[in-house]
Amino acid sequence: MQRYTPAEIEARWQDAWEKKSVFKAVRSEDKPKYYVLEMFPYPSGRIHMGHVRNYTMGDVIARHKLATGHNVLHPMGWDAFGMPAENAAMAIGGHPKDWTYGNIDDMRAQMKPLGLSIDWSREFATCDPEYYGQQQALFLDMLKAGLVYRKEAVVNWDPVDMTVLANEQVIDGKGWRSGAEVERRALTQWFFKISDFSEELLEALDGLENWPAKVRLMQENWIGKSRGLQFAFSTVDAPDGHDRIEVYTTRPDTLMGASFVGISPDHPLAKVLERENPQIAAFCAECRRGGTTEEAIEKAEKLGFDTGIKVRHPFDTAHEMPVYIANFILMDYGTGAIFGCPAHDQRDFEFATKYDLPIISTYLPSEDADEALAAAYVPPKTEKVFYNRGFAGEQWQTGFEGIETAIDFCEANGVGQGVTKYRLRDWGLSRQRYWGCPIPVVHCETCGVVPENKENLPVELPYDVSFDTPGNPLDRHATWRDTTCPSCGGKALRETDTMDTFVDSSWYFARFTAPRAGTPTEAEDVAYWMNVDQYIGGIEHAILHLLYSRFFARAMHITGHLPKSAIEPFDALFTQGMVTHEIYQTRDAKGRPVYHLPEDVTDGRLADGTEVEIIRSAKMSKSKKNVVDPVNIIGAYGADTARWFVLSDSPPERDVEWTASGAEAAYKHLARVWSLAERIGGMEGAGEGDDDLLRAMHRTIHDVTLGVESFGFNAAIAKLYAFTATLQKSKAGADAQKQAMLTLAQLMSPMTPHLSEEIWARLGQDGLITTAPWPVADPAMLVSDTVTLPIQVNGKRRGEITVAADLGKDEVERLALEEANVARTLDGAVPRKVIVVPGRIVNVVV
RNA sequence: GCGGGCGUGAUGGAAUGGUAGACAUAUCGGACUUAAAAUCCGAAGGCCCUUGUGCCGUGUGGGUUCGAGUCCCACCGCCCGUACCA
Repeated sequence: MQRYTPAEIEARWQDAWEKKSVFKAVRSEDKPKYYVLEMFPYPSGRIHMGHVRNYTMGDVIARHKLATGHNVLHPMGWDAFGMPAENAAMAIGGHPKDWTYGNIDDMRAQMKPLGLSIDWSREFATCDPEYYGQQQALFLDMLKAGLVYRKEAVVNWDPVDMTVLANEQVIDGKGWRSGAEVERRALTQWFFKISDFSEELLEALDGLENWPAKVRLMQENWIGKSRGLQFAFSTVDAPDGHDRIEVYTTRPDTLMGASFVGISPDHPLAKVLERENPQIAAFCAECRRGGTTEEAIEKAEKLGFDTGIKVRHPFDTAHEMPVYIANFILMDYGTGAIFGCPAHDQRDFEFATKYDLPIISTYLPSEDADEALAAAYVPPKTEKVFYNRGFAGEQWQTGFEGIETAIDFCEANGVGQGVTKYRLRDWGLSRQRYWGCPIPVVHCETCGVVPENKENLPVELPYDVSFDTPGNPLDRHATWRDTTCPSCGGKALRETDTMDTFVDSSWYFARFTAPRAGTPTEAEDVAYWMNVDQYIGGIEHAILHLLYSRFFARAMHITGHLPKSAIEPFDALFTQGMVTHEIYQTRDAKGRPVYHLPEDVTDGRLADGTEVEIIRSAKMSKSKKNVVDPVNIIGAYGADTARWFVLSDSPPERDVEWTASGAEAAYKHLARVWSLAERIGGMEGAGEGDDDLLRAMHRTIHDVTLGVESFGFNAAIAKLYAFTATLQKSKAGADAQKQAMLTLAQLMSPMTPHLSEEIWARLGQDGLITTAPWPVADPAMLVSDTVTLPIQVNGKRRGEITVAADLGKDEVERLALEEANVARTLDGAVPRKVIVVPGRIVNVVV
């Protein structure tokens, strides 16, 4: 009997698949198409277990679809632009381009031994001029269609390094290299008009039935549609041109409780005051310290500055209230100004308490509640609540039923108008960095901003740049930067900002349908291959990447690069969990943590005997060293073992913890299947229990198929374990056992394709198991004559009966009550009710 | 802060509102072996000197239901996202 030798088997079958081009996707009308895509990787240089899990899941789907007669497109590429390449250039020298392409070569070499059913002929990297040149063409079309514009936006500015920082480079409000306090600074930047599509992107979520409900909900909340009242306060003693302050509120029903007005430090009025008053200038400067993330802004201590300006309440002009500049008000949302109602909003309550502002309660939680509240009472928006205070007419005395009636009332009294707003902001795409797609425009001294001519694309990145000083090398590259105007031929400067890498990943799925086309897409290819039938990736992309892609698909339709049918590019989405591992830690002399690689730890100790502290399992990361290199695992056990393990232990949407024992167990199981196949291959003659074995086989076909089709990979694998045990114990004849073994190999083939091919061949089958038709369960073999029903008394299990599957309810009830332990439990008591769920359970209620 | 998710034996997890713990790991016992490894077979949620088809048990507290791990409300803990990480 031959041993299981994955290294030899796997290389041989990968070779066979390649020779026969089984995974090459070619348009064909005689089979239904199926496009399966996993989010493409960033070429960091090493594949990690997260990649293995992600691509194995996609591979299971792709291989199953291939076996069920589909024309499958399963491509792979590289999301290759981005900061890490520049960071590497700064840290270790070298060039981002060389670093990136070197990494791609390394990662491809690490990925190929996994035996994924990928059409490698379609591979591309987003940093290929061939790709980003088409992206520039797309940008120019979008510019022409009015989908792109320029405006000011704030960035993180490092005043020491004199450079823009990414959020990631801001640590506790300080620059990661200089350690200097980061400032917010405004720059003119390019924006995509995604906000024009707010309503459409929101409404279309309903149609995405095969997306996880939580992702749709997250997108819905992100778009953040709200209905409210926009109106103006008239000011007292304000500078010229600011006799009104426009505010937006989603709670106009609390307007009677207003006690102050707050404006953003970036509000036009604040900017005027800043120029006149040094104290205000200092306060605004204080507000502009720290990072630009929403989290940092929201978590910062709420600060306000009394401008001395007053406003009049629109319903009670005698009531004047102060205008504060406040750091928590965003210029980007609403009008950049709010009214504060401390009694009915927790944040306003805290602000009012801090600055000793009146807290005017207009609602009370209940009729008999005490008016002095310890915290804000936030009345429900839709219910009528007890109204406490009013001074401007009957309506305020009785309260409102819902926000809409409050808006109607305000409109009728000439105070503002109802408006719909969205939280979604336009997408700023400018990055002040080298390693990205150049924005294809020039700045002409006479013509202003001029798009580059399409025949000059791609605007290619220059290679001769240096990273020895902070900032964007393109800014310093005179011969690249200085150019002539495509319009007038005069002196001009190239735009030196590059595009956000999210742009690259917002249309790559469409490019895979015709990766070498001389236009961004090819009409026939997108018509045939789009949409992506199954998209798979991490939950961390639930909002930005997926929303941007949905926007881009619409923009590409408008500019003629995608058909209308592809404006929702991903028919089905699956968000998979991460691969985690325990963290091993010791402490150095100063008590700082020192991390250790899993391969250096045996039984909780290092090689020198030092005991390590085991910290809760977390996402594998270089910094925590809790990384297991797939290359080592494939080397030790083979790809099939790695594939089997990442699918087996946890449901795919949840995190899976990598354990050495789990990997070992997966290997042992595959070796067991191997020797079982060897034994069965040599069997001859008849036996006993053929029918039982074949029934179990059909049940397994049914369960595994269902599991594979519904992302229940872990459950499918559990069924395969169970069936392997059944087959191992079976005394059935040679024919039945061989049939069962071949079926087992087929059912395993999406997960362990190499082992399955080898078994298929060794048991004398012609052709590839990869292209053999998927087994179908015979419904007649799935039904059983009898059924065992548990019997509960008052919800507690007291016994069971085995009855004919089609026995009537009355008869089942009679037999249930006669069951010995049930009768004993009842002890003569007469059941009040007996619930019989056919084929499931009986519950006797006493 | 805000938005979303998750929480079940020693461990990973299974369970269309219907027998909680499938399957696997670790553990323990047995077979084989001079011995060990490998392999094969088996036990196993907790409790009790009541061993009973007994009681308790799916983060905590409440609720809906004949019946709740599953649905609803509140709380606790952890994870993801938060617009320049990809």
